[in-house]
Amino acid sequence: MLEARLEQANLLKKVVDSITNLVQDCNFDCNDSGIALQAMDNSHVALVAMMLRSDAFSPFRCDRNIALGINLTSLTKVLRCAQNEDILTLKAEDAPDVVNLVFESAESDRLSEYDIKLMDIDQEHLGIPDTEYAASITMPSAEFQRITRDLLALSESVSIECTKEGVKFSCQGDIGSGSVTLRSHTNVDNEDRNVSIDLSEPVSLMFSLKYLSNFCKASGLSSRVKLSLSNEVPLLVEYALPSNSFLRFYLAPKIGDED
Amino acid sequence: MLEARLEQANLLKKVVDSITNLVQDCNFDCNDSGIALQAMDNSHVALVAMMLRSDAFSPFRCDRNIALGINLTSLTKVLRCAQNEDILTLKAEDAPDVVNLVFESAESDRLSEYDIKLMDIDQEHLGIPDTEYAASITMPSAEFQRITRDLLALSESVSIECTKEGVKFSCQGDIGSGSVTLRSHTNVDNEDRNVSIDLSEPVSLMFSLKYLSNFCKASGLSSRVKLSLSNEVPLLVEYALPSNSFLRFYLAPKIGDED
DNA sequence: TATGTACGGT
DNA sequence: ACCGTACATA
Repeated sequence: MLEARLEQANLLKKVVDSITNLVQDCNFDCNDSGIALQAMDNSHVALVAMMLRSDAFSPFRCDRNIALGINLTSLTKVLRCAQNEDILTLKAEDAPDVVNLVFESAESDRLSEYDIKLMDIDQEHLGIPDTEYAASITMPSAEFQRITRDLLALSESVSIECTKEGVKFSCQGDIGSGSVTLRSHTNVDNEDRNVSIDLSEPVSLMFSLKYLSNFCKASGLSSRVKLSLSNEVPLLVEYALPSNSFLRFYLAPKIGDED
Repeated sequence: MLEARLEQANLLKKVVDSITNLVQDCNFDCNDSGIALQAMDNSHVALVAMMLRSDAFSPFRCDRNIALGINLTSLTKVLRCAQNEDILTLKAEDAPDVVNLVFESAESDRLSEYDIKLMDIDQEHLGIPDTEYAASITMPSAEFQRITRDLLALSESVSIECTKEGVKFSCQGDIGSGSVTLRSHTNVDNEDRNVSIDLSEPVSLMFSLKYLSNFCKASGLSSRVKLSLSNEVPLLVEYALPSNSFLRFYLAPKIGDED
């Protein structure tokens, strides 16, 4: 059986809000190391991979591998029933029909409980190779969100060009063109505002802004985001979560880039 | 060529936000004295006239007269890409296809650049006579905004009656009627709250509240607004901007007033 | 359902 | 002045 207690119901809420636009139904794969999720979006252009390690829960118990096939719209509806500081406990049997969610108020004066029916989902489990990327950029997640939002006003695609000195996001559209250039810099006072670039080789790739701005709905999960790029390889957009957990998005580049 | 640097990108943002409900496309007429704009709304009831004098920019350079025909929705999209304290530089060639907007962060660690395609706009340039008005009222812009918003809940039209002693805004509607009367008064402590009236002859005119409340979107540009009226002549609503610049709205009175 | 705009609160 | 929420629209 599974029993996993999460002090911040909000964490799961934000994760699900961040991916519900990309994925309708998916398996939450539970085992003794934690709860993992991996799913491609409908058009098979993007992939979401989440890992909530057992350390993120207290306590965490999972005797066997269990795949919980959940409709994310249903899960969203139930998670909306949690209040802001509620503590969430996920429970399931070993061969479950339902997953059980219990919300406790911090003061334990209120307890809500929901069951969501499970579904069988064909797992198309992709091994994601542990790529060495040519460039990785770590920057404020709010800034990345702002850039994708701004450029989306002009175009559907953005070109990301990265050199040792900086990164340039640019696009062309019907009403005109735009670009935002960030220089790699370190701010001693406020590390959260740093833009740091780790690069072995310059890269230039083009991506769908619609997807990127969908990924950015995860900005509330972490003040920082890491973009990892190599030419002709999917972009990795990663939000670090507490206890070495993470939410990662992969997005295939647009071919015929630089048009 | 034109090159005009505005410390407060926000100023242009607010101006454009204030008029975008009235005008879709219009020319920004640039010459060595500054940047001017004049446009009628679609139904030819209202007229907007803006003047940003060269002194409002630093530096300002404009060698020749250039008319920049801009779609205000596009301009709004691009201006939304400015962050709050960004410095804006407008650039254009002498016979331009595009206008170039550059946003610099105060710390210069971010530079965004946008091009907006220009359009040819038939200029219906009205000479606006420099009328001597029978009455002019200067009052807090927030107060005028509040009055138009309140009365709009009751009616589509407002009657403005002004005497030496005060000004009365009144309306009748289906659910009832309402009026707000302001007495001319001087507040030594807080000049911004003064209501001052300069009158040679009493006036009584009726105007569309919809338009007035649209004009009031400019309230953020100035704490004060000046209303100038003469019988049977368009109302002038004026917001003073820094460096002797201004944003003015003209609105024809409703005929058959006092109904 | 998602996006863009408007408003009110902090 | 900024952010977040709420409403309305597409």
